[in-house]
Amino acid sequence: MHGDLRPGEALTLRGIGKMFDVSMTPSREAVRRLVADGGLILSASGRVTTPELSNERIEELAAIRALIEPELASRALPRAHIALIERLQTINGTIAETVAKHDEVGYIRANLEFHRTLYLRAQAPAMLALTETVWLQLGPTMRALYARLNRTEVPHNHRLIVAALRAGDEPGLRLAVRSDVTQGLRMLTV
Amino acid sequence: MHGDLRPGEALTLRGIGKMFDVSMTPSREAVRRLVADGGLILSASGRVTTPELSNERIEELAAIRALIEPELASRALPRAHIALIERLQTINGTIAETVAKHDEVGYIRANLEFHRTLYLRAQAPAMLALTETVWLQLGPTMRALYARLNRTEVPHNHRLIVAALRAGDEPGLRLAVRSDVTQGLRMLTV
DNA sequence: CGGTCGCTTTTGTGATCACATTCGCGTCAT
DNA sequence: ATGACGCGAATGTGATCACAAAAGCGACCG
Repeated sequence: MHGDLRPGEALTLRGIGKMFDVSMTPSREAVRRLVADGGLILSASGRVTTPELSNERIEELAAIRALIEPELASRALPRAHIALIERLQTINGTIAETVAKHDEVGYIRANLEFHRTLYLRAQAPAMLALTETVWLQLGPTMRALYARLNRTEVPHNHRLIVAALRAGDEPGLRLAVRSDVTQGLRMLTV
Repeated sequence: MHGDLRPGEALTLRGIGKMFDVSMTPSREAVRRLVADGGLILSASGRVTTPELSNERIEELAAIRALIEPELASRALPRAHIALIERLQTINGTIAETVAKHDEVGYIRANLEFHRTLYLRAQAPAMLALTETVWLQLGPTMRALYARLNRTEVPHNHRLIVAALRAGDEPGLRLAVRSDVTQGLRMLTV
């Protein structure tokens, strides 16, 4: 989910087991779970790799994000008190640091934490879980995107989101979230 | 997904293995996959049961369906030629038979097949997959619903959906799908 | 009669093994 | 130089086992 793995990277059960000092059995269960959620691809021969998404698939996943995440933000809005907004700003600060350090994985992690922090307030665990499976599918691809993007600052839309939360501006919030979600991924489909 | 299991029904790895004449290993993998998708619940002690959904959870899952399925229908609309519409009507006929026979599991199966047949035309596999995980979570609960409902005919909304497809009426289609999805589940939250 | 304690059975976990398949790579022939 | 062939290493699969935890159940006590 955080882009630790590149698209198309291969994994082996024994290799994962060694990584975490366990046998093949727990590795298999973890892999099967990730495969079920689309976070890993199981080839016909049983080999496991991270997904290499086609442009159509990326657009589709972006469309799903654009559908669900504004809804989550909208549900979180009435419950977003000042402490939450300040926390979001702190995360934006962390994002700025990762940008300065060219830390791609850290950037993705902080970016998703920004969204998750907001959506947790929506009190919609199933919706959030679905969204996270989409993030999971996009993880390796996002890394490829942000590596080639070379940001210089915190995404503008994150500031718009915070501003809309402060103002209690529901349509503005939906729009800002939708833009934030769509924009980065649009750049990927080359 | 089809309501073969009641809400809260317990399963054991060895039991599943015997059912399909395999050892515990494949049972575990299948269970882990279903747990990952929310189709089964893993208790703290590792025991596995079907989910007993709270009213809030049911409403949330209904909201997700109401969000995604109209979108799928809308995307399928331009590609819905006459053969597809006739197939949908055939499925409605099957639904009528299951209603007459008070075959609850058959009803759920045919109902979902109606939706899946339409959505397959949307050319949006990720969106369809997400929707099916929602169906999976609702499976056992749906059975409880339709058992208590005692339908007498094919849902009105299914006919509205077919009519909207024929007319190329996109707003009408979205509305009919949304109603079909919401209506049944609203009845569950008592 | 009801509740609590303790034992037996059931169950999930993680490790290991044998086996079939597949992959990777070097060799050889054209 | 290029392609196909073949062999050895690596990999996934399913079964089985030992173990610890939990659940079910009965007996015993108040």
